[in-house]
Amino acid sequence: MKLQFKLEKKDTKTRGRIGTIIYNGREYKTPMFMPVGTNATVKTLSPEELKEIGSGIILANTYHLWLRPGEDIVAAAGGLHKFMNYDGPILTDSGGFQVFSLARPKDISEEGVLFKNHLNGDKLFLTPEKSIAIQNKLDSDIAMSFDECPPATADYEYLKQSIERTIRWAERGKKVHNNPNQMLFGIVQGGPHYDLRKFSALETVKIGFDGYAVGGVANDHESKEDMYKAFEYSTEFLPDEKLRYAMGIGEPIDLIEGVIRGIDLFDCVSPTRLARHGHAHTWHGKINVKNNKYKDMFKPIEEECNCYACKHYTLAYIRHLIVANETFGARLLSIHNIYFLHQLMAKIRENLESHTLEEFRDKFYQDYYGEK
RNA sequence: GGAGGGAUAGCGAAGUGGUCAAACGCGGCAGACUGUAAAUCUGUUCCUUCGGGUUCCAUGGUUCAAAUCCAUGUCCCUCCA
Repeated sequence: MKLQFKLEKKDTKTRGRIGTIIYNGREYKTPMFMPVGTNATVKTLSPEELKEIGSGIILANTYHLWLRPGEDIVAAAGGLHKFMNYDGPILTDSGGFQVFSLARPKDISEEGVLFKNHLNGDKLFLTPEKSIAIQNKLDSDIAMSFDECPPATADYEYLKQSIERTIRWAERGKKVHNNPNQMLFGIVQGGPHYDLRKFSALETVKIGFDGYAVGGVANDHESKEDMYKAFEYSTEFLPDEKLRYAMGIGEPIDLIEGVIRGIDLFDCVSPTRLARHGHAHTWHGKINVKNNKYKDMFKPIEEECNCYACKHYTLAYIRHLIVANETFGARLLSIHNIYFLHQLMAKIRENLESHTLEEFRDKFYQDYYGEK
């Protein structure tokens, strides 16, 4: 079944929106945070745990699943949902981010991108057609156009050419897309430049997609200001009734600022990666659980948190697990961090309802980044 | 009783005359992480008032100069009786 999106309400004070995603007989509210499960698993967590902490859409990655186990294996298993036993919605990234993280500029041509397989060094060539064909077979619910995700250091001229090529790639991808149960999203690029974002958005909308993403944000040394401009300049030209997705965004303050600028969906590896590296989000900032000062802290990460980790385990115990390199520690912190972001999104939606999102943003900022 | 080998920073372990406050690994302490080549990476880890001070089992010696050479002692390991 194809995922449905209904825009419910627009905030009167910001560009924030509340919507509903209907999928497989269940409803999910937007704005929403989507955990990342590159290799068809959100690292350390089971689908049951994800559902319990309130996850809706989760991500998987075209490039990684193409290399291993291969899209034909996933298709033979009955598609991604059956393969990984997740009956919630799944979005596949196209491999566009790997153009940024794995390929060099000279490996990118009009036809596609030359990759060196990070597993064994083989040469691989990924094209828009190939990326979409793989995603069709993976049978995710939302496929992403194959784009170039340029670094924040890219200059105006490079960005301009890159955007034009990404638009041609989007067209090529749409032409071969043939999974009727799968949405296809276009991606807006253009760095922090108003005219480039506008051009990219208008041209991408002209092609016509089921939803639109803001890409090329949160790379290398991009400033927050530039990131927020990218949101603002992109959503200005996107149709109200379609989902808007800010790719790779997951720092709490950025989620709020994104919603204020009209974003509905966010994904990020940060809650799970921070967890594996021993960090936990709290309403009073991010803490490094490994710090010696927590060794005898026999209380939850946060008293008021209702996640499984906080309900059953102490900070001292979780610190011990992380320091001892035990996987259960990474799992408990992943549960906590994703739960935290889902709770944050819930608060964002409440404040959209009451038109107090900017006040909430200021309060959150103070609490999270405050004095210490 | 005899013959060898060894003692280096919290631990393991390089170094056998100057470039040694002493490689490297672990452990400790701290930091980074935003569409996952990431359970990873970086910094730091004798003392210091940042000028310097005190180190390589102990003591004494050789030398302009010693973790490194010599003597004695202490402790540890292996083999032979």
